Amino acid sequence: MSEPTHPAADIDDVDRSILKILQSDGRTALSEIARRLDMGSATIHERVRTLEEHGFIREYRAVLDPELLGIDEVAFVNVEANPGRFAEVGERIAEHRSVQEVHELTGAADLLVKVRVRGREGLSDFLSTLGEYDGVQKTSTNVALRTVKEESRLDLNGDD
Amino acid sequence: MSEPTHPAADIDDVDRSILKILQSDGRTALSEIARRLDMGSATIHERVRTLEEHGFIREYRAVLDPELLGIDEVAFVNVEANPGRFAEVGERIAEHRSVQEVHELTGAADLLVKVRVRGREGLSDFLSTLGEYDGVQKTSTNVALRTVKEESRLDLNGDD
DNA sequence: AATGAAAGCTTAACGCC
DNA sequence: GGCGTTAAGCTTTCATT
Repeated sequence: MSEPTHPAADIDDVDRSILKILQSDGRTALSEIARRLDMGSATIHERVRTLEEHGFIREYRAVLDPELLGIDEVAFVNVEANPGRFAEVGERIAEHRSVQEVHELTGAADLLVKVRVRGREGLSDFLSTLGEYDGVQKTSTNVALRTVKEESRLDLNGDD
Repeated sequence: MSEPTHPAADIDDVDRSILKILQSDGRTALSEIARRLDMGSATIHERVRTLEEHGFIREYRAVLDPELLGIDEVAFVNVEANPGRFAEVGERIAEHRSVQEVHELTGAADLLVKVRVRGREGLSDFLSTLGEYDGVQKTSTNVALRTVKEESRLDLNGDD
């Protein structure tokens, strides 16, 4: 078995079509997908099961409106971590319930942390908590004035 | 403690329970939600319909694995825009299919752009495209070496 | 708002190709 | 791998409270 350049080679056009449909509407009925792709619904059922099993589909989720729920502030915090404690500090921060993203960046010895909180008060509470974490040396915060786009959809047309 | 003025006050505990369930598994059957909350499934159906209509639930999505699909690089690009053309430039950038997030930040006259691309080649292609956009003055890019957490789930326990 | 009941659809499991 | 069938389960509507 020869390894492909990238694992996406493991899936075919039908799989990609299924993924596109479910990425756009995660509640689409299997029977509806079958209709659109002109295949039997038992076939689609089996394809989707395999895509889930192999991890191409990680989960299904309702996407909620943060502003309507009062979780109205987005901020990006650059965290300078004690060198050598990068991974550990990042994982600790990731456990916090307001933290949506933690990335280890190239360049400076920095973590980039995205948080969503309730108001400026929520942000300042978060920053206090963060400052007390072991291994956190310095933080610098940028608040979003306006979020123009915020989307986790992937572009599946890259290798058409 | 008086009631805050945020719109979350429009929903009750049952709604919040429904949102939590659907945020964790967007394909949960309405009848299953009804069972868990010990209510009729017609009631849950109506509640969910209203939550959708009022915009608390924006959409349903399958969450795909970017690495398995070959979309393996994450980068954050700080874009310095021509002052006064902020909004316009941000919206233009947001249209690009590799762009997942665009935020207008406080402080410097900066946009923060999150992209997901196929390899370093995809990144350099993106940066070339970006550099040619009208109103983009300067960009500076940070590539993620490792993504520790990447999650769009909201913490709904904030006002319990 | 919430409910039970009923009609129509959907899923999931089967055996067959 | 793909398909049709079928039983069980789900969604959606509606009359009732």
